[in-house]
Amino acid sequence: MNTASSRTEAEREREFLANYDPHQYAPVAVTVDVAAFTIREGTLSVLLVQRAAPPYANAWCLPGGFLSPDQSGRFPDLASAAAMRLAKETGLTSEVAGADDRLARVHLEQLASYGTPRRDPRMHVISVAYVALAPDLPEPVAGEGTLAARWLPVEEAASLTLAFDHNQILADALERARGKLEYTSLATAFLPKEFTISQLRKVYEIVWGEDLTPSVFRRKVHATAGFVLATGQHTAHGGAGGGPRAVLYRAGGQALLHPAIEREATTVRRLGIDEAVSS
Amino acid sequence: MNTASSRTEAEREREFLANYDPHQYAPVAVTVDVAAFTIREGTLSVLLVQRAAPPYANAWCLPGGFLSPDQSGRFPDLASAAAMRLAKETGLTSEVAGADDRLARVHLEQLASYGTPRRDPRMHVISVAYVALAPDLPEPVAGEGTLAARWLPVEEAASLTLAFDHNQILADALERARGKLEYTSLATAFLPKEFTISQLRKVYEIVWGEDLTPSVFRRKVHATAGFVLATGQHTAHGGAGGGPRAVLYRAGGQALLHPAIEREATTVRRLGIDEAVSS
DNA sequence: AGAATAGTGTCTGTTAGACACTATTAG
DNA sequence: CTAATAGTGTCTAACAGACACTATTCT
Repeated sequence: MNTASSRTEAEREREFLANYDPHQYAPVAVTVDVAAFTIREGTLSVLLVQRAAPPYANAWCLPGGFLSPDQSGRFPDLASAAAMRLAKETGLTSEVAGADDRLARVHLEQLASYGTPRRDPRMHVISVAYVALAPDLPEPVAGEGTLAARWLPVEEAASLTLAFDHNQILADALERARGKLEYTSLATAFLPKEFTISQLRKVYEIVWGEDLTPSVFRRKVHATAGFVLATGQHTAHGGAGGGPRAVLYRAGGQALLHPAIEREATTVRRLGIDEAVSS
Repeated sequence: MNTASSRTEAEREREFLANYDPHQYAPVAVTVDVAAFTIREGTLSVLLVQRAAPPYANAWCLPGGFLSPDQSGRFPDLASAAAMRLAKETGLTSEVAGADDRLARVHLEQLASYGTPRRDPRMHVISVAYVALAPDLPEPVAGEGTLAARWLPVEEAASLTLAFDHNQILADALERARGKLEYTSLATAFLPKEFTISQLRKVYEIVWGEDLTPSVFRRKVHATAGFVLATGQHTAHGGAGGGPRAVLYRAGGQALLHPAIEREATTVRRLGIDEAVSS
């Protein structure tokens, strides 16, 4: 297109960048916060940390922190920053691979960004929030700058007054997680590498808080190619109160569910009658 | 919880904030970019602007800019910043209300944030991207700092090399817009206040690039209560090549579609056969 | 008149949910 | 043995897509 003037353009670009001063504008900060969910003792739980320093000292909040460069001045990308925050609080670093692959199997996805003015009293802060779905992770260890770190049942966490606007972020993250189970195969992210259909069903029941018909659920799962892959193996024992040994499956990669497995909250009436607008 | 020490805590928080220096950290910038879609001349089009200054001088990109405070030092929230960018480039300011309500009816939603290192050569920049769906808007006027502003058919826009990572943002925004038509009533955002079912169907056909069976589509729309509201009025003329006058409808508020109106790209096979994993 | 469009009705194969039923294993 | 669980099969009402059909209006 503009190849004719490309040389001078390139020069101009170089000159511009050499003279650019990033400090000339009003300061804005970016934080990355993570709403990490796991299933512990039959309950959907979220990872919270207790703040040691102001602002909101002593208050609980989602793990997170300022996006900042490493020693060599390089910034991580947003997803890496979120993964680092999570690893720090759970005490599971991805460097210790092999020893525990649970952190490697964590599903991490961006939720949304929050930038309401005065959501942070220090300065204008944009928070990029992530949602993490994880198999049963160990009890977290409080990292530097935090008094404590805990898995809390989501209802309990939502009833607390969290720092900043983290109640809002938590609510949005919960809705995202619940909704995603409907149309993706992400429920497997809550389970160990091998699992049974019953365990998979329990994930849905716990996350949604409603019971599903076992046989219907089983058919729906098998109706989506690539949701689960049979290993050919069986569990060592039958169900808790008896029953045959169940077939073990593995997660079959990311799959979109068609049709979706719907929760009741989503199953809305379809009356099909337009309300007339009186002119 | 910590009411016992709340006074001293409050004092500590005040003291901390008084001494806080926002400039002590490495600078990060936040931009807000908008992928605004509209339907012009039977084609899904996106609003692009041509950059006047480095970096990427002369290149086309999505309208957007740095998140910065106004004269009184106050930052807008992210959605307002996006709306301002859009208003500036379309020449339609929301202050001129009454004269034209089309801008007021624009649907604006957050898409995602982009923070890949070196996506901006000036410094580390996090871009919060928004998607806008708008009824047929006027030809844009180039704002300050831009050489030109145009509506471009999305295929044409996607074939250009846009500045920064805006090709990626555009692709994500397109997929968001196409997907959202499936399970929400947002298609009405592309239409004037009153419209016919055929016009609504054309929106789907244009955005998805596939034909829909008129009678099936009509039933699906009416099957979702609250999608459209009959006004009782009819169009002044029949269809282009003849036909009765169509009933006029208005958008019936935000509705979730159940069942969804699916495009072919989403209709996947459901074979229901697990591939066995060989040990 | 002819063609295109708006809108309704009908037919048929598919599917969802419910539930019966068998087989297997824990206690 | 009894109860609980894994997994399969069957029945039925509802629904999706296809398409026939009528009515209306433009050219």
